Amino acid sequence: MSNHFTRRVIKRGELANRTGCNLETIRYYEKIGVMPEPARTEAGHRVYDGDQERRLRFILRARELGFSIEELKGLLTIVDSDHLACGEVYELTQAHIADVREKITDLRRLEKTLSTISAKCARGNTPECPVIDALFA
Amino acid sequence: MSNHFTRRVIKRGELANRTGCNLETIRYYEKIGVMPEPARTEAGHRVYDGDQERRLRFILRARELGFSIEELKGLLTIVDSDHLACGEVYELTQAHIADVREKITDLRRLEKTLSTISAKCARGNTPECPVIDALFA
DNA sequence: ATAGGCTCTGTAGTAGGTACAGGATCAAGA
DNA sequence: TCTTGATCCTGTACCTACTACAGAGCCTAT
Repeated sequence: MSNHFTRRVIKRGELANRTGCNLETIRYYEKIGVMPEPARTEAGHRVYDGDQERRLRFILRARELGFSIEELKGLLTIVDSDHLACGEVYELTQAHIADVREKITDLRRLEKTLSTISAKCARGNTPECPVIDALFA
Repeated sequence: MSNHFTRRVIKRGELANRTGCNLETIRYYEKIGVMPEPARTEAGHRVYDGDQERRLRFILRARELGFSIEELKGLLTIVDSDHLACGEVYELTQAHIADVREKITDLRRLEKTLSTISAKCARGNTPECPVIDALFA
């Protein structure tokens, strides 16, 4: 280990443990360019600092909130630029909210269809099945 | 073309057109075993009859309703057995409805979070951005 | 006969990861 | 100091559910 002035760094396994991210996913995020290439030890082991841990948490949170990788890249571009363009982030978020609302609408319609079909079921072992019939219709 | 007694058959392209299914997807469904291997012309071209068209429509509808391929296989097993076990189909459908409801709940929570965050936005080009901040939190 | 449309096959690509094989390296105990 | 087991490295294959393409063969109308 280098000297007293070295910042505290962690390796991939610890980063994974601390963030709850899968070990391999970290490498994947590096590959697709959302995580920067980290420093390496002499033996080639990746080392991460606090900034990189914060960035990974940001990524994980954005993914949790359903932002696609492409949308996430948009957010990261803004984050990485020195002046934060709040307007752009707002647009991106609104677009994402619209997506989510559309999905909810679709799923509600689906749920209704399934419930309607299912409600007709006699639940016996009769040869007629309204679910199957509905699927054949 | 064979004789007068040959049932009306269509080729892959027409089946795709009639059902709205992608051409390649038909071959894919054959590969994964949800569509049967069709008859072939002497030159090796696939030919489909009415039963097979109905089966494909069934598959497409089940997929539209959000059944996974695995769930679909379950449905098809029941369809293929001579006596339709209505109870089993009911169970499968209920489980699927539960899934859909869970997804809706998740998305609603997500939408709320995003809206709350987004509502704090001043929409200016200020350096502080509540969306970014929330993601970093 | 030939043009252009269809079909065939196998394979690669998509999103967003996850898993594994076969090595190298590190840290801690005997 | 040696050894053992955990961790790390790389590349690649796998997952779902398709979709797209290349290069070949076939089919039909003119």
